[in-house]
Amino acid sequence: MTNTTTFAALADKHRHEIIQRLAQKPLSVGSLASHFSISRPAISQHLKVLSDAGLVHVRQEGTRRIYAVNRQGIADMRTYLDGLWNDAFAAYAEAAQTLSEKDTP
Amino acid sequence: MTNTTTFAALADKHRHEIIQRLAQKPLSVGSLASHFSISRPAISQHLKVLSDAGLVHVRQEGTRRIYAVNRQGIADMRTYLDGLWNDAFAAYAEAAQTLSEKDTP
DNA sequence: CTTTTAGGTAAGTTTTGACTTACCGTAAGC
DNA sequence: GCTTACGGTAAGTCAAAACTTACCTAAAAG
Repeated sequence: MTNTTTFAALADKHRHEIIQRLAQKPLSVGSLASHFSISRPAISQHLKVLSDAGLVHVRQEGTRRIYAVNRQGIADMRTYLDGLWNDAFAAYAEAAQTLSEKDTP
Repeated sequence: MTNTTTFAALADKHRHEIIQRLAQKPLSVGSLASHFSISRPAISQHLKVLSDAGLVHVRQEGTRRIYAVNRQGIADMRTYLDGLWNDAFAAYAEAAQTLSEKDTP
C-alpha cells in the first residue's frame, strides 16, 4: 500500500543518499552518520522516516543496529507507479480514440 | 534522470490526488480544482511542481490548459527504483555469502 | 471594442519539517 | 558492579513549502 509517506521518505536529499548507501551495503547508524555532515541524531530521525515508510528495516547486532533496504517497500512503489503508468496509458488511448474531448468529470 | 525533486512532487497529499486524477483522464485546471477544497491558485502551484518534475505536461486548448500525466516521467522513476532494488538484492546476496560481517565502509 | 472565462504569478502568512543540543536506556567489556 | 560505545527520543529553533488574496494577461463570445 504505497501512499504519500513513501514518496516523502525519498523526497529528502539526505534520505536519498542514505538509502543509496544502504542499497550498496547494510550499515550501522554510526557508520552511516560518519559519511554525512549532519549530526547522528539527525540520521536517526531520517532512518525513522524511512523505516515508517517501510523502505528500510533494522536488525540488532550487539550494541549496534544494522539498517538495510527493505526490498518489498521498493517493490511496492514500483507497483504503484506501474498502476499510474497503465492508467495514463489507457486514458491516452481513449483520448486518441474519441477526438471529441469533453472536460466534464 | 530521477532525483529528489521527482519524489518530492509525489510527496504531497494533494499532488498525489492530482496525478491520480490526471492518470484517469486529462483535465483542465479549473475542472481539477473543483474536486479540491483548496483554492485554484494552489492547484496551479501544485501543477507547476509536478510539471517541473517532468511528471505532467500541458496542452493549450482555446482558453483552457489541459494537463495530462507524462508517462516518461513515471517510467524514469520506475527505472530508478529498479536500480535501488537490484543493488539491494546484490548487497543481500553478498551479505548472505560472507557471514563474517564487518561494518567498515 | 467590451465582457467573460480561464489560469498563471506575486506577496504575505502559517504550517510543516529538518536540524541542533541535551538526555536517557541498553548491551558489551573490563 | 562500573564504564564505554551505540543510538533512540525530547524540546526548541530556523528554514522551506503550502496556502491565501490580489492582480494581471490572453483567448473567445457578445
